[in-house]
Amino acid sequence: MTTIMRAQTQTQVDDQMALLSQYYPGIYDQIMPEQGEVVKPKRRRKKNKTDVNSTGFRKRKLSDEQVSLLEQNFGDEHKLESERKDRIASELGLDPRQVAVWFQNRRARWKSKKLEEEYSKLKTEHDSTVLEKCRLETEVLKLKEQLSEAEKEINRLVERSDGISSTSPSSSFSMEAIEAPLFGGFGMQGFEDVFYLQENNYIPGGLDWF
DNA sequence: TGAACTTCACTCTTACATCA
DNA sequence: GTGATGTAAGAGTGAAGTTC
Repeated sequence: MTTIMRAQTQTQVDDQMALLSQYYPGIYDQIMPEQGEVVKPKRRRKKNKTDVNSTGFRKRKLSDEQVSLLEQNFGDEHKLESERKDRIASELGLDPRQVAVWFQNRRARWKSKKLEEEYSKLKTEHDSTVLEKCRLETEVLKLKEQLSEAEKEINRLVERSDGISSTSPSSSFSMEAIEAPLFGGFGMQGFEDVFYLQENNYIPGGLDWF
């Protein structure tokens, strides 16, 4: 720990001891048993059911009205300047320290809630993307099947054509001649007579891209 | 450079709700 | 009714940043 840190810590300890004496006289007495005797406070406070605040009541929840006004102020601005803190504190009859703590906790809760919302949003987006991926993969499989069927049909037609005109000059017709345009770029030039296409090019059951 | 102050993350404690 | 458990809220602590 640096010298600064030590100094700051000591300052904080002093402030905290002042507050402690105000809010938790019992504990304060335990750690400051005698005048002049310096007893460092323990790292963690230990509270018990006898903890009381300066008004004699056990420290507890802020009233609905207090919370409502604090919420209202938090809605206006999440940061809390000194002047504003003091004003709110006096309006609500609270210690400025309480107002500061409330804002601090409120900011933490707000941040936590925001993170939760962001996570939820991202999860929804992720889920729908995964769903879309599945849909597209299914579509690809379907299209592959259709392509395979189309290839088989082409082979059948080519074989039939070979059988009919085995002696004609056009017997040199082969799959090599059609594979390039068909599989290279889904070209269908010269096959208008092989496939019957409806006016709108729609083929029931798929092959929409034809 | 150091003191004073603020903010933040982490933690503890307490009150309260729910359930077996 | 009661003890166990979970949760929200108030508050303490230390580190780091900012301002003067």
